[in-house]
Amino acid sequence: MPELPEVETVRRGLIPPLEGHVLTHVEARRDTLRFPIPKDFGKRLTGRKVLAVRRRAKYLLVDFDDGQVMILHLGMSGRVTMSYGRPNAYEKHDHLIFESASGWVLRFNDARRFGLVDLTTIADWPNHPLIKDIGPEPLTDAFDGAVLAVAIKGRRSPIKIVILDQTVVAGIGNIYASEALHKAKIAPERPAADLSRADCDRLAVAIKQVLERAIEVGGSTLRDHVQPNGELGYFQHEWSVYGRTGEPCRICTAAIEQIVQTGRTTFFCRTCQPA
DNA sequence: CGGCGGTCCTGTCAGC
DNA sequence: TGCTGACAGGACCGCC
Repeated sequence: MPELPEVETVRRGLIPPLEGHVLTHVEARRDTLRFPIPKDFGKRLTGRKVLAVRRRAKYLLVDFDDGQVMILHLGMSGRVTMSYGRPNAYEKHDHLIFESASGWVLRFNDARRFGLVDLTTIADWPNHPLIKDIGPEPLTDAFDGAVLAVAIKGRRSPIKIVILDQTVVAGIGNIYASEALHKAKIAPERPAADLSRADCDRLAVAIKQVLERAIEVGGSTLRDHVQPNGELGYFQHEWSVYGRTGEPCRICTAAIEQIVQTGRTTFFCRTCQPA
């Protein structure tokens, strides 16, 4: 579920209950997610005040008043749920609990446990092994067609696979890779290095537009919870190709097709995205 | 270095 | 209804 827009939506939802508030109780209910949860996780964060909730690629970063930074990745199935006051009961797969002096209780729930949490510091987080090699943030001026052209130089893999590479551009996942390529009218199988400079410009713009629109729609669903049930918000109703095999392209009415690339499904319109 | 396949884990859904 | 297998929004790791 969580690609950049979903993580950004969660980030925005976490600001009111967390920023400027002390965590009165923090608890890890198991030892391991994708990696071991840091020792004394709860003890190290209980009593700390949250200074900011930030995002880098698909990672959430929570800054604390003692210089600690919590890194949280939602993996495939991770979600954050909020309740005002303690819930009657924890749900299955509620792994991390954060009680805030604001009155809100946050729970990180992740059935598949591909998510991860780690603790680092304000000085060290950019060099964290999971973060240091990540490419430019797509919604900033650090990313454009020129930057993309350099990043994909010499890459013979299909462009769909290459934009999923987090060192090329941060935050693209399987849904938005297909969506951006359709918007840019580029076939997913084309070797990345064969893209023209004009292709790169169109693709960079399409990536920005698709992600921005998804954030806009996802963000509008927030109120007293962070994405109910971890659902995608309303952007799924606007998907152009993802999950629409056999349905008519919204641009040309041709049937949407699907292929498998490196084990993952890709959706496209052969008319709009000629090989 | 680039590219590919295997792998972590559980839930859901289609098909029999 | 119950079982089985395929598949799912991520990304690291080892191997070629």
